[in-house]
Amino acid sequence: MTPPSDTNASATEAAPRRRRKEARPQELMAAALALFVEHGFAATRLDDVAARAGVSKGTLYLYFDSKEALFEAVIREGIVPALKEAGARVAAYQGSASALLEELLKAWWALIGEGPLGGIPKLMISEARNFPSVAEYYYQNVIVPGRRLLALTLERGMAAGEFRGVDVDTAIDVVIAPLLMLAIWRYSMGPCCPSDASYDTERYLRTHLDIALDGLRCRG
Amino acid sequence: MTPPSDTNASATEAAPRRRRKEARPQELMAAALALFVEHGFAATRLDDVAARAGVSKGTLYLYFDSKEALFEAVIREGIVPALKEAGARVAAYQGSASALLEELLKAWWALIGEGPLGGIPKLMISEARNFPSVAEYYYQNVIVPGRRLLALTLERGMAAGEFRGVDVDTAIDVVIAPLLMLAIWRYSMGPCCPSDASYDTERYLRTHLDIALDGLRCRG
Amino acid sequence: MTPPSDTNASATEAAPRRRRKEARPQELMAAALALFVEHGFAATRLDDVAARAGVSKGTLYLYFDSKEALFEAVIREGIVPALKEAGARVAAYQGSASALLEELLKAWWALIGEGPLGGIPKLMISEARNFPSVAEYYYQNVIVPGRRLLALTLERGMAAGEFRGVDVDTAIDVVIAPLLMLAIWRYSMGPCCPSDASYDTERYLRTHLDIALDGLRCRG
Amino acid sequence: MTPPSDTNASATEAAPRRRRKEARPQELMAAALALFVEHGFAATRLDDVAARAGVSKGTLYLYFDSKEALFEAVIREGIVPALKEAGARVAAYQGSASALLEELLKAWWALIGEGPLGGIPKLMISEARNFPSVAEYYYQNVIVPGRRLLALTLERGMAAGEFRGVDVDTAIDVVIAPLLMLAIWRYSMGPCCPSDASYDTERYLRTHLDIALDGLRCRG
DNA sequence: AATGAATGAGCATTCATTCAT
DNA sequence: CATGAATGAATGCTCATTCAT
Repeated sequence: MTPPSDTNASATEAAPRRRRKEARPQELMAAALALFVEHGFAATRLDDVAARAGVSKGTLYLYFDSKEALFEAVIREGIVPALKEAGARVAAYQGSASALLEELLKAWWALIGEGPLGGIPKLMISEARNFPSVAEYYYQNVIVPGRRLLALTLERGMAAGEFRGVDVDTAIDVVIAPLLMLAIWRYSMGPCCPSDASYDTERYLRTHLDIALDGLRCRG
Repeated sequence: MTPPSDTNASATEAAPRRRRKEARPQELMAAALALFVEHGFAATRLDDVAARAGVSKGTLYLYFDSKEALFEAVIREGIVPALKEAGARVAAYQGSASALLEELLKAWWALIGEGPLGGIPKLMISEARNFPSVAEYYYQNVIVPGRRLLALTLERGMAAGEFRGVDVDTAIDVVIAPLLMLAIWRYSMGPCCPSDASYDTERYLRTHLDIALDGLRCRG
Repeated sequence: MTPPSDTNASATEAAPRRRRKEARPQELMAAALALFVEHGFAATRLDDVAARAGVSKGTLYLYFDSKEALFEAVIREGIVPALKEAGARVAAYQGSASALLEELLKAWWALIGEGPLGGIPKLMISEARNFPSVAEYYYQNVIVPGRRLLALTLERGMAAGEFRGVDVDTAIDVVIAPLLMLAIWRYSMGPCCPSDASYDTERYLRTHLDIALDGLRCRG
Repeated sequence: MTPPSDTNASATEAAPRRRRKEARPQELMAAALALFVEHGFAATRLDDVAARAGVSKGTLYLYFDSKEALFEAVIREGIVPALKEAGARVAAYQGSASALLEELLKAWWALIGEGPLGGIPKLMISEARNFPSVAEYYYQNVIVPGRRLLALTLERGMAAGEFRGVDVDTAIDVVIAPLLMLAIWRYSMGPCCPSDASYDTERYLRTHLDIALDGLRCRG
């Protein structure tokens, strides 16, 4: 599991016996994320988290003070880094607002929707009331910035006469809610239902954008 | 809550027991729904459910075999009755597909979104993986019929040249996802976030329909 | 459930509505005995006792103060009456000690071993430590008198030169233990084991007496 | 209970945890046996079992899946090992059948009757109906083999003309029932009754054998 | 007298957390 | 660092007992 010979890397880490101790917290958080998303916070056993990360239960407490601290770390470390990347794009972007919007939603899907982070919205929705402070953090650091990106894009389009004038907050929902629901579905009902195995995300995204952009387009 | 006029009222009023047994199951399910939605299934104590329904913990077991049975009852009894009503409307409706769609979404919001049943989508999303059989039931008896209503409406509109031809399943998501997210929000992040107290559901619905219907409209 | 019209019976019992209230305690004790013997005191539910007696659980408390009081009644009322009968026989008996002994054991088996009272030894053995006062009562009023009957018989036989001189207490065990074990077996292991369906109690009793009396006989 | 000579004893001695985990299951089963025998299965609290074994209630579940599993272990682990030993003796024995029978009964008493295992017959009798599968196991693995040993002995004696011909199954009961009752008594009525403190097991055994062997002896 | 809905103390079981090794 | 045995508070569930009807 460890890359065998990082030729000169051994200078920095002298002890070859302790295996990737550096990576432990990440492995634990990944395991916790998967199980929290699948079963919810309360129904997830730390035994299972530790087992999934390949360590013993006691080890978990070397890195996290409590189950709740682990939950907070999962949320904080999980999503914020992913968001920074997207921010840069909007500022630098040169094309039409429509194209940028499409770009943003596709990026969101690629970065979040499809990967393991896609479970975070479901998790946050499920547990917000049990962890108000985490919810507030998530709101301020994920939802608000995320919506701001979309708001800027929409406003740019309106200013350019590309989009017609509508309530921006609602419009944001119209474009993002279907994607959110899709991500949530993947981690909730999806695995329990007779899968329309034929599901084609690519096509779904295109159709959704088709309708939404058409609904926003400014005519005449 | 006590029968209004106990002619001579007996002063003491100390009759805390032996009340409307008929209503018990409903009271218990209402209490359970509220707490399951707020905290999730695993994190909800039956003590609290019983207390909220104004009975003792043991009483709960006179009506439900187990915590899980209570959960199932909450889902089954909660949503199916509400769905039947909506079904009749579509068949009987005479106006344009747009108007029917608007009618349906407003009815959904009035019947489900706003009332206590509005928490069920959040609950079902949170617990689906822990109760696959209930999830399947919910899918077959709520989601499938609900989507069918919308599908019929959209197809009627397309046949009449009112809507343009798009993938129906995706279009359903586009119109329903924002409302679902709104309902979910009310029972998850909503209470934890600095409320834009100014929130106007009426206006939200209108704007959403405006964009979505415009995006579906058939032009020339 | 009430016999409709016992035409002339109403003379003796004025209230036709209250059904055999006289017999209630006995019915309840019989039901309790059967279930206590089968499952033990702690594992027996009063619901089941009441159901078996055909009344509601509350009714039980009209006749017995508590589960423990019911247990005491089951023991006290159950066995003592049966013992009085046997006492008379020995005093009146005229034949040989061997014949009397045989008579006693057969009477014991007929009165106790075979009928529903046969479970009492098993029950008393199982619960003695949990109900020391009942155990003491049972010892003084059942075991001591019972053994005294056997002791008198054996001593009569020794005095007459019919039996050889042995320790009377031990000899009592030798003659009674196999019968006791047989009764106990019927209410414990018996129903769980591949039954030697061919079991012939009659023959068992004869063989046992054959060996025991032969072992006690005085020779030369 | 603590190992006698901890050479330097470390003064503080404050190590109540992390002790011989190897011995735990045995300690727990011994504690459970004692309490199950005393109070019965249902009336025994796992708290008390754990306390008697010097551990907390949770620890019990590290070694046994449930209260019922503990019960099964108590029966299975308790008696079978003790039975193997006795089996060897009969095969190897060289003397008369009478002497072997005496030897067997004395061995039974020494191995089982007197020690803590002596409570198992009472326990099994009390709980057989509640645990039919355990009862069947006990029957097949304890009672059947045990009786077979006695049957072989009796048949050997008959073949040698030492015993007269009687029904073997009944004869087995005649010789074993008094001992069984004695063992049962020790764990049931015994502690509740005014003890004939003078009780002499040695003498009891001798008298019993005296009568029983005399009853089986073949004359002329 | 009889009922059965309601109660609440009691117990089996689970699991986050600790700590000696 | 890492372990996993041990803990004990928490919680689902049961059932003897009560009491309004």
